Amino acid sequence: MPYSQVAQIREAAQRIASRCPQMRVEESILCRIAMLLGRDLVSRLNELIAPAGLAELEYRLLLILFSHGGSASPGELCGLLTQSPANLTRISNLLTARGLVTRAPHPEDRRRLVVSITPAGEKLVRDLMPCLTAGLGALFDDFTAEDRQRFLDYLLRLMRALDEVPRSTHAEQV
Amino acid sequence: MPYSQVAQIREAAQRIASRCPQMRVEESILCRIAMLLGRDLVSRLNELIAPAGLAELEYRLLLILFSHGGSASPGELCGLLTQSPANLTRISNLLTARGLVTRAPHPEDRRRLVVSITPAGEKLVRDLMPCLTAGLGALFDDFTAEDRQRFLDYLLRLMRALDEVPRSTHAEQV
DNA sequence: TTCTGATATTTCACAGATGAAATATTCAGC
DNA sequence: GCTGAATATTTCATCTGTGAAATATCAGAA
Repeated sequence: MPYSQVAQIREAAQRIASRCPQMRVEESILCRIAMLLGRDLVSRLNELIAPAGLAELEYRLLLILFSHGGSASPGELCGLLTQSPANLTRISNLLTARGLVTRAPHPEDRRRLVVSITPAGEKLVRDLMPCLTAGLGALFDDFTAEDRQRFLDYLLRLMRALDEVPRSTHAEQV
Repeated sequence: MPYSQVAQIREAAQRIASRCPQMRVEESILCRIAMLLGRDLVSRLNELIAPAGLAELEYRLLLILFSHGGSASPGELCGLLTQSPANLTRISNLLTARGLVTRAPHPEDRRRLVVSITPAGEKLVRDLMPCLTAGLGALFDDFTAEDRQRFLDYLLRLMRALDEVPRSTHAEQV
């Protein structure tokens, strides 16, 4: 019932704005709904892969290996998944225990490891693909090619803004 | 550095698609970036309120009370914050300990409580408002009114789709 | 070579969040 | 009124995620 939250968000924003006139109502609503949508999309992904016994990060780790020549070091995976090294250790332990990835020492740098997807892991990724295409891709069924392009443009503008704005905020504090 | 992830997402999607032709590349990219944006927006919110010693849910609980006549029961707050009752107990403990909210028995139903924002809590919400307006509202500075309207429309379409699609997926499994 | 500093991974202690059991209260039907 | 089902909140066990310390290795300067 994600959509049912939208009315509440709008109403709350209006009530807050009536007491804090400086608030930017439309932007606040957009921001809050974008947060909510992100959370709900991740939840949907989790629901779709739960039958396979995977959680989001476990699946994405497999997917990265799958799209990455089959292996990567934990450090690289930290960057690609934006997760802490500690959490990456935990996740690869889980996947290793299930036989979906293996860990081996890096041939040239003994500090590092090489995490590799196994045939079973690759099969799992391939098996889940139709389910995800159906379950997530279908959300965009009423988007035209132009809609997709515009929506992507908005998302990217906000991502860039997130890169830019913090500096200006910091600058004010100096 | 949120935006730097975008190139990786695009490349990974292309490589996956080359091995799984049924994949819907554009939709996958949109979906992944929308998840990422949601996460990054929440992170930004957390950074902005961290100086006040608050985390996202603590702030949003205060904001809901602020926009809601000053008080609500834990059960209502669970719904509005989409959080478990257990977590709501934890959060109100924290806020109560800091004197930002109070908890009192409900006058008519002794199972319930009434969580109320204190003057200190209200002051904190008001004090944070300019900072949030600047830090989050500014992300939309290059959006025209028409952009905001279109973007909202896309977000709402996806929220509605999240309500619709799961039923169809379930239906297939039956 | 050897020392120093940087890098990679794991371990540990702890914060954040959840589901399920426990507790207390209300409400409906008899 | 009583009994049993439903509701509201807290407690408890557990899972997920993080920062910081510990460990091991590498790379460069003297």
